[in-house]
Amino acid sequence: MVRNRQLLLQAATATFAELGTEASMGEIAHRAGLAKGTVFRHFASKDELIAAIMLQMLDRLIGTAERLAEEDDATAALTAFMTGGVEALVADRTFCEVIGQPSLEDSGVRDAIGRLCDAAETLTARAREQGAIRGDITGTDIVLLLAGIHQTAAPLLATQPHAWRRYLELTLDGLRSTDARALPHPPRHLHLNAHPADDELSL
Amino acid sequence: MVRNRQLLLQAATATFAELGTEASMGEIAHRAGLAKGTVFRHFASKDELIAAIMLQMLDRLIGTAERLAEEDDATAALTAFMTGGVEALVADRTFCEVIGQPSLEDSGVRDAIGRLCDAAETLTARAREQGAIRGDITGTDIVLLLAGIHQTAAPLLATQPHAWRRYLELTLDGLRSTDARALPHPPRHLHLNAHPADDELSL
Amino acid sequence: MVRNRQLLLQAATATFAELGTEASMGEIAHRAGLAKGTVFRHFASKDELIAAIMLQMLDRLIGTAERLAEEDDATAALTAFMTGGVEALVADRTFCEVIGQPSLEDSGVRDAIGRLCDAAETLTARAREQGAIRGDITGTDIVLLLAGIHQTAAPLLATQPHAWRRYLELTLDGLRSTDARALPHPPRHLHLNAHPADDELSL
Amino acid sequence: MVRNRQLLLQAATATFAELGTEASMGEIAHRAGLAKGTVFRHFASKDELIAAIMLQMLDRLIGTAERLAEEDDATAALTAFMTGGVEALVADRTFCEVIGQPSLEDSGVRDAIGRLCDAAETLTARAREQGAIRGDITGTDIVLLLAGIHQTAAPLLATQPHAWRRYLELTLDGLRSTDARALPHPPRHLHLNAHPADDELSL
DNA sequence: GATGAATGAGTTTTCATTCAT
DNA sequence: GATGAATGAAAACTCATTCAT
Repeated sequence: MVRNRQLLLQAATATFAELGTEASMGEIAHRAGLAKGTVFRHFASKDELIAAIMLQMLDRLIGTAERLAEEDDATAALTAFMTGGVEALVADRTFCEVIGQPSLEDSGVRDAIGRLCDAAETLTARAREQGAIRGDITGTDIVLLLAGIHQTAAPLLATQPHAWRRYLELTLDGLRSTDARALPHPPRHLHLNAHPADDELSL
Repeated sequence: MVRNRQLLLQAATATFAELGTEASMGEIAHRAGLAKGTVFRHFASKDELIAAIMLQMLDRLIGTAERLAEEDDATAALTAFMTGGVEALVADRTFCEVIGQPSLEDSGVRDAIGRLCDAAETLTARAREQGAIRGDITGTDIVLLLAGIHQTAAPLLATQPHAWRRYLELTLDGLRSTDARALPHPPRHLHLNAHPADDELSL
Repeated sequence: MVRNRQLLLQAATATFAELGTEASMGEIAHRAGLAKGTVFRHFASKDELIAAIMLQMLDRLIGTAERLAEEDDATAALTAFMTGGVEALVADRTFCEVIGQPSLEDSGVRDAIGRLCDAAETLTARAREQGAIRGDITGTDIVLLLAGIHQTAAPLLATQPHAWRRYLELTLDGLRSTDARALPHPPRHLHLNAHPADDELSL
Repeated sequence: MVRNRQLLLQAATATFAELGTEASMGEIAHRAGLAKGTVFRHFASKDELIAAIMLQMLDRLIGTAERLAEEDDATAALTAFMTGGVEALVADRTFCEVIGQPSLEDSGVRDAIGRLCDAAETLTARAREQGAIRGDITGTDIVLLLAGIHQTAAPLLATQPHAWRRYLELTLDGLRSTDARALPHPPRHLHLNAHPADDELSL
């Protein structure tokens, strides 16, 4: 049932956000008010459930990016995207936990990350062209920075829930350094945890 | 026996770096070429082993900071500290994983983090006074940024091992934005995972 | 499922009787023809399983006592209670092992022991009033003596399975010594393993 | 060294008395102020150490019995033996724990138990002949009763350390019931935990 | 003789996953 | 479709025992 799928996604999001991905399927089932077997009817494995949650979050971010691409003020749009993005991550630690792991083998998630980078690139390109941010920043950079800003503030969040704003500001100042030296190592397409060495690595 | 302790710390560092802290004690023992029981002879629990690894890394960073505090060029010293710091984290993902978790109850680790922030503050103060970086950056900011920069680059590291340099540069540009608006939410002393609300949170 | 619970209780009773409470949960699962996990589905911990077994035995004894309280012949009733009680213990050494241990922290078991003493007191009071036994014997004495008689005969049981009858007779003779000197140290309410010294101890 | 053997026996006695035979060899070594290896130099296995402790206790009881056999007053001697015996058990729960277990395969201990029964029989015979106790009580009965009395009082000992005296008195009253019916099932020689059925079992 | 580091089998317990109802 | 009982692999941790120093 569609209803149950929603219940499970909500419960799983909340549970993983609170306890990390070590949270048990039983706990999620319990919070959803369903039986364990039902979880597996909807998601064949824990990994698949995690992937679904990730997709949900990614789709939300993609939607935000696409909506903001319609805005007139490119700079404001990019800032709004990053603000909303970090805020979303702060509320859900699953994303960061999962993204660093070598086991991210779900192609749906990988595709969504690609689409998110593309959407972010659209936003970024406009700001870049307006000279609002430096010329060597890509959409992929922006996406990666979301997780980085969150991580920077993470240790403070228990006592200072808004600390992420500080590091977002600092990052934005970096992005606005239009007369700084060009940044090294432009990010290739985001092959998350792909098997290395498909293309050259620039030193 | 000292030898075995070293073997274990190395094996644990490598294993946690590769598999995260969910890696089993058995795997670590295996990689160290020792029996399971031997791990527990050296470290009474998994938490204690993790704390020992963290301490090792923290002590190394503290040492680096203290050594660099002797250097003449404050700006170069701070840059070197951050470069070395991120590089160290890249080689060991345990740090970031542990630092965000609500279970960090080892007082030795907490103390070491405090000392690291202090040492970083010494470095930072000099650069700040020389006007090399903006006036509202603290040592705690610098320490937090190390983990953030690492996290930003983490998804790329498999294919672009030096990607972190890009985000370090970007961050340094942000730190150098001396005429930017003051940053909000200055970090209080880093009470990692402390019970919240001992002091006011600035919005 | 109720079936499996019964199988487990039986298997556990038999296993503990044979090997003592050091017997492993694995062994019990094996004897019940079930998997290890199933034991823990029914009893969340080993202690809980032990408590369940104890309760089972205690409830049986309480039931016997209450049934016998209806009998006309108070002396015969008390004798029958003690005979049945010792016989039950002989078939299950768990009781004696557990009752002496400082880890008996299950309040359900403690309550049941209290109820057993009360039920035994009802039986005892009638025999006492009829002059069939000495006046200074309480229900608690009777309950304690069950375990004592069992222990006395225990070393013989392998070769002389009925040896306990001998010591039951001897004990009954002691109870019938109506003109003997009063016994010292009447047992207070049976606060098993309670923290000492809530009330005075008579020397 | 003889010294160390003594230290170990003392430490083991105290440790087992306090924690039961589940106490670890490491704990015993620690309390003796020695290293674990040294325990195994003196006692090839944990079972052997337990046997040594049992022997120590048994020898002490045998010694007491033999000394009391010299006394003029047979009744007082028997009473003194039982009092001392129960008192010794109260201070050392190892004895009771071990004696009920099917693993008592140490022939030294079995022999000592035989000798203890013999010594107790000497004491008992005199009291029996003087008519101080009933005619159908043997030395083996007396030995078995020591453990039984202790067990009876065991649950009370934490709050009423002298409760055993009550049940010793009660038992003595039983023993003095010279005009009671003869007891059934006279104990054969005490083949502790022997494989059953070497000789007939009387009903 | 004494030491204590190393071993590895064994214990309790958890949890993703399966499947009969 | 939903349930939750059963499964069994795997984890952290313990401890009797061995043996090089």
